Amino acid sequence: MTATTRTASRTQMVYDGLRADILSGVLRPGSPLRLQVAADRYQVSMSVLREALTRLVEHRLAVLTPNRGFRVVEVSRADLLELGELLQLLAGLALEKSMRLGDLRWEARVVSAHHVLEHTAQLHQDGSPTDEWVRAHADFHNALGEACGSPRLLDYLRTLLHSSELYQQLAGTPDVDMAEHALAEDRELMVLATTRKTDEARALLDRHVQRSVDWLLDNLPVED
Amino acid sequence: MTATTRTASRTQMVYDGLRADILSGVLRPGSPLRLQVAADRYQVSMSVLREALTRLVEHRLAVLTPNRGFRVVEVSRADLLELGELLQLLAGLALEKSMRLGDLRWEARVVSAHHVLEHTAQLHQDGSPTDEWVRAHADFHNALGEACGSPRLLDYLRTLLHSSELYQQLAGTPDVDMAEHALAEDRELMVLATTRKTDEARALLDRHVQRSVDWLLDNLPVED
DNA sequence: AAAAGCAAGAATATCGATATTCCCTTGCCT
DNA sequence: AGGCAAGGGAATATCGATATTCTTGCTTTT
Repeated sequence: MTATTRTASRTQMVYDGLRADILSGVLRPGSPLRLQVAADRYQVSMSVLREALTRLVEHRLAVLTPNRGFRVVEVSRADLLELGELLQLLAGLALEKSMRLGDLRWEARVVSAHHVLEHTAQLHQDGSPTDEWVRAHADFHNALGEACGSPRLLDYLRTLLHSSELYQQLAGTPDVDMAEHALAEDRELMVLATTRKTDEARALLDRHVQRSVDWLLDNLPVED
Repeated sequence: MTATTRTASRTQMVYDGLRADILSGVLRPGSPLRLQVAADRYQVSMSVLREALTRLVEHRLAVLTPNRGFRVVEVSRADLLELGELLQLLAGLALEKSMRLGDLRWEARVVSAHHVLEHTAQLHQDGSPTDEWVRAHADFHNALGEACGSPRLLDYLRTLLHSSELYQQLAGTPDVDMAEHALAEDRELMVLATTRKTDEARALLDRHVQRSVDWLLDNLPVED
């Protein structure tokens, strides 16, 4: 008899833990994920560990090479560009549908997520962004699309946003201008969404994503 | 010592087998996937079976309810509508990028896939579509986007096309008008793509998808 | 000296068994 | 008679061990 979980499966907990470790930089891109080591670290057997890793692979946060094991996914400028393109297209679609279909509860969810975002400390004392802020930022953008009524779209958007968290983590400290401008855009986005100004909101979201990608491209510490 | 595979992992083979069985209708939507039964059927242990099933869940061909096991995914009109919307948007994007970036090898790939499609028997003697034709049709549409240079987009398109295979399988026998019209559109699509008529090709692809979805909606044997 | 072959070690992939959870039946209480 | 609770059976979830594969460095051969 062991102290067993009553709420979430072990696989789910390990998946969450691994994803958090990748997105926070504890596990660096490209580094191998040794099964025995990870199994000890997370106190689970290799079966559940492999199941969690398999899900990470499908979400493009890890890579599996047959008979050579799992590694944390690599990043690249090309992938970042693709990520931005898909985010513009799909986050825009989700936002538009949400503005058409969303009710008052959705508006409240958006306002709530934005409130958290605005009142979460953005930077550590050393200037790097806090995990909490990155998470709150992703959650706000998630909320914008949550009333779109399209489960597939929402699922895929979530994986895209997770990938974007990885790039933000790697790019490090944003300069003050960039940070303040992004915050102002987020606020305007919240206002436009809840007042159903569809075209303006989509246009602003496009610019918002474009600006983020451009900044990340300039600050990514990778060559290719 | 057992006769071991030298080419693909067991998980990959089981995944391919399960997907084929779902898409060909051997495993019906909503039916439970008993682990022990499936493990015996595919001659593998539960670990590799669970890993294959986990991938199927991520690709939306199966569903996992904690402590209640895996089931084949359910279909619905709402999901089909969403599928069509995403296919129009993303297959259109992939096609456009391929027409911009594709070289002669891509054109050859498209022509080749279309040749196979055109010369594969479309219907069984009982009037139902053959698995080979459904597969060839999906492969042709896959080829159209293959030069887009966007791995994420291509991966996701593949999962969307797999889901569409499931709906086609369930809808059963197309009438002769529908079948011939679709074939004519596929041929025109091939011509427009290889002659780089971008706008016409996208417009036609949109209509092609829309027509398919409309027909599937009329012929799906589901209520909701 | 260079290249091919071999062997030892390490890591992954797979397996079969055990522990846990859930469902359904049976019996008891009101 | 109806409802609730405990128990048996079946299915899932998890584990630890075994088999397989890959890497690496050494030996052997030309």
